[in-house]
Amino acid sequence: MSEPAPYHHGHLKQALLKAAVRVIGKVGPRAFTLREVARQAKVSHNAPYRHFRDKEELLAAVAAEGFERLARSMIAAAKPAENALDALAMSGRGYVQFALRWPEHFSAMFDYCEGLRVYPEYAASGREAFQVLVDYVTAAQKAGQLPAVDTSALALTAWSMVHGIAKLAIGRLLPAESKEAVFEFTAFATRALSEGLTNLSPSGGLRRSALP
Amino acid sequence: MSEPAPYHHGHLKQALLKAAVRVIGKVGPRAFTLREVARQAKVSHNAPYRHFRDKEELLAAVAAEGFERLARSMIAAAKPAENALDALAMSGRGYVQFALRWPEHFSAMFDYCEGLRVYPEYAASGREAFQVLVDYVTAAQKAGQLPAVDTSALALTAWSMVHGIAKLAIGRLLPAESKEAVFEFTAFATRALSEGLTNLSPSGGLRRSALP
DNA sequence: ACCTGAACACCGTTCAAGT
DNA sequence: ACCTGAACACCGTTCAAGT
Repeated sequence: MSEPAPYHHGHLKQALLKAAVRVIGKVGPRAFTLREVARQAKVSHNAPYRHFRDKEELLAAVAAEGFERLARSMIAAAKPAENALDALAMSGRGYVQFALRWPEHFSAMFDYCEGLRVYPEYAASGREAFQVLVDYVTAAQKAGQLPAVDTSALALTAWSMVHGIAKLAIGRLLPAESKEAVFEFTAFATRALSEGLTNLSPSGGLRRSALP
Repeated sequence: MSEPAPYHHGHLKQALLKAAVRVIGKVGPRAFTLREVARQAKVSHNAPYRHFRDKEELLAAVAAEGFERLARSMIAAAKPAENALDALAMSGRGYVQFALRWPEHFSAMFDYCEGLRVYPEYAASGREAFQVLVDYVTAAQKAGQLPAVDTSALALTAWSMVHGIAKLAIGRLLPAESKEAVFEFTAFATRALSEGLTNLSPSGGLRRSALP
């Protein structure tokens, strides 16, 4: 080799991000420590400063990575949908699914927004994830399954709903014993939002009874 | 007085809680520091240990206090309502109002649930706040404005919606320029939930475009 | 360029000691 | 009982130094 081999490995930045995602997933953004990430990546405690200005910048990278995974989770969940409105509902399930699978990562993405929004990668991947939702809403409108009102207002309403479910479920504030129970509640809430609370048929409560 | 006067003041616990609420409101639960609270209360940095086992126990007390304020905010906002369903919607506005007024306190109440739920005062005041919502739902059902389906499912759905709005608004993830715009969006989402997204009349989007 | 070890100012928590 | 100061093991960040 003519080039001198990098000190330890030439991919420290990726290695750090990977370690950071692992650390976040294990202990959460509160106990998340730059020094622990360095330990996991087997470098000295200040090597990360070569690639990230400070702890927050690494956190922003972790959060951005999270938005990409979230978008993939929504898309995957919506794949088997039978129509546009169904795809919107199923993507909501994918949203909650990601949140329950990676609660600490989800927290890193949303509980520190004020600070993170200045990082372009964070903002961009966040927008992309939201765009997935907007696309499903647009498709449902084109299919005549949703009215031709402000698309963004519809998308934000749906987002608020699933986001609230996700946060409350993570905090164990919903009386749901299992992930499956949370998904059932998500389906109920989704249907309630699309049809209207006032229009629910008396048999349309939580249980796996009613029709679509 | 036969009893010796307390060392500094006999109300250190209350003073610490008050200082903690102030510190949380100023810097948020992340930068929240036991030593800073002690400084604000003008006692040594480990005096708090006389009244709180550790930092988390003080945080739980702060969060519990927050739930009491949240409940009061919901009740106050629903006061001028004209009927039961309207009261439910207005209490949602009160919920969002509290979250926007005290975002850091709101964060302390909801972003650390896993750990805090073991503290009885936290759990109790959280339940009481939720009960406010349940009461409005029950009243609306009795008035025939909501169907006779599972009350708790209805309440949890409404809660998820306003909670999602509150969290997204705090993170500035809603394209709303002002608090008033957030309230308008809350009103839109609330109406959408009660009438159904699919039933919104084309003119029934957000009036005067509160959203860009 | 990329990495290291020592250093600084902080933090949560503990402990022996003061009144 | 209630409070204090010193001490310990951590942390984020900086800096001079190594290859």
